[in-house]
Amino acid sequence: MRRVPLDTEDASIEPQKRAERRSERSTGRRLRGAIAHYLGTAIVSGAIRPGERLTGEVANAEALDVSRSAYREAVRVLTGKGLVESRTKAGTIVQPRNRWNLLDPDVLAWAFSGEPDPAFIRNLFELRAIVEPAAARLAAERRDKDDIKAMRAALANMRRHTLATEAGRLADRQFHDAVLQATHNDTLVTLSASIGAAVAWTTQFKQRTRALPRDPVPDHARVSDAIAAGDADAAEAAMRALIDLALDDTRSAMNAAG
Amino acid sequence: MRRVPLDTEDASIEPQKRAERRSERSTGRRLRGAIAHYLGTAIVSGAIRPGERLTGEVANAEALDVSRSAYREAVRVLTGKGLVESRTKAGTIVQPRNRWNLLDPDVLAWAFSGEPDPAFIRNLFELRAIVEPAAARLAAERRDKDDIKAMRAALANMRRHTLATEAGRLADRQFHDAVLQATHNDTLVTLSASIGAAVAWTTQFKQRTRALPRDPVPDHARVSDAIAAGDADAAEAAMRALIDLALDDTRSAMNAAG
DNA sequence: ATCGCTAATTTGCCAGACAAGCGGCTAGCG
DNA sequence: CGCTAGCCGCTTGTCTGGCAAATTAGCGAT
Repeated sequence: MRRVPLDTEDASIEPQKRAERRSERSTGRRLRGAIAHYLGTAIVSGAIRPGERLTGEVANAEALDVSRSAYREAVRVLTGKGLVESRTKAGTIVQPRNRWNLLDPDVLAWAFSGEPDPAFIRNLFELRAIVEPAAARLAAERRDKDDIKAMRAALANMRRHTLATEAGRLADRQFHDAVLQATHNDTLVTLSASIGAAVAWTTQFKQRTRALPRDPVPDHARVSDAIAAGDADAAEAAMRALIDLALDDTRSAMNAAG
Repeated sequence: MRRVPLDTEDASIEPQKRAERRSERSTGRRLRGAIAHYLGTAIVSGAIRPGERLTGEVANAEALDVSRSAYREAVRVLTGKGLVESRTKAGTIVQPRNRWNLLDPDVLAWAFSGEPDPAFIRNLFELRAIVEPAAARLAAERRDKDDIKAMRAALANMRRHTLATEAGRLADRQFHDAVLQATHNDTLVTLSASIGAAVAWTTQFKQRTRALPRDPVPDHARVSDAIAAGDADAAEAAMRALIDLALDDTRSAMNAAG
């Protein structure tokens, strides 16, 4: 059984000892996380198709040079995201795509690690276009002082940094987070984690092809002001406009790329 | 160390020959599932508060009379749902509520196993009121023959059974599933699993207090017809009306209960 | 052809051990 | 006296090896 290195680089050195491979693993990342990442990207990228069966635990664990328990815990993580399902005798099989939890931050990250499907990005924006304007309306009706403060802080950070920097993308994400949070609806806040990840990945994708032509701050400021003023209609409209513009940017970036 | 039975009576499975194992659990359900269920309900119900630490793996595994590996895999499941986080030396601590994945079907089930929070139910309906009308609009624009067939089949099942039966609730769920599916947007389909679970639990909650006073079939039929006809405006309006009515029923059921 | 039984294969679970990471304590130093 | 660096011990992380359970596939009898 061939051995597969779990960390990205290193194709030159023959893997002799586990200690060596462990040193290449970034410090905070647990081994099972690396395994889950490896298998997850393989599945999401299509290298392993739905319906296919992963080779047995013993064989696969040995191929990755990890213990069976670590491998099993990694598979358990994937099971929780709906990517695979394990049954005795049948083995662990890759689930059909409609069972995947596409809104899970990890799955999103794996999906964007390769060349993301344009249709998938369009779908993500469609979801944002449904949820975020409605959330902005609710936020305008329910926001309190802390919510406004959080929005303003995120906006200030967006002004300070640009979207080309990691800090800028984080601020963008914080802004959308703050809006969702201001709805005071726990289920929407849960969606915030997914939508936030989608925002980050799509903006990064935009940056990949060319510099962003439009300053995003005014659009965000309009949303913020409308919510702070308690104007539900204006908040919804401003958020809708913001997402439309972001979609335009992303779409043209995709066209420019290919 | 006291031992806690893990049994989760399902009451629907025929009493098979049970191997005299330590802790009886219904067939098909894996041990780690029972552990995750036990810990999950304890956390979601508030018996273990956010910030608190679970007793160590060794102690807890022994208390439940399971091996440490099975216990660890259960904890890994909870980690995937955002309920806990494990760090060496610090132990596994319960995450704050806004980190929980409240849309996960299991988490929803655990939340509804006790007395569900009325505010939580209101939030779920708010989410449905945002997503499903918009989805109905998209469905009306994009549905194909198979989508219409699936909707009609679910509707027929709703007519055959009542919402008081398990089959009826399943049909209801299939209907909403079919609508989301007809959008041909993968991310919305992902939400379908969560929303479907929410629909099932809230309808069951309605039934708990009194018989449903209103026949839900005409409302659903209006949605189905509008989508089949390709009338986006009518589909959106019909779905909005449906959810409003369902919310009314649930609200009055909650008022009657307490 | 159908049913029931057996065997084989794969995951599920168990037991014990050691490694790694990390929080806190303590001793040494300025 | 305050502060920092290093040690200690606690908790999770991983490894090893083995056995049990479940379920599919094949086979044989009816």
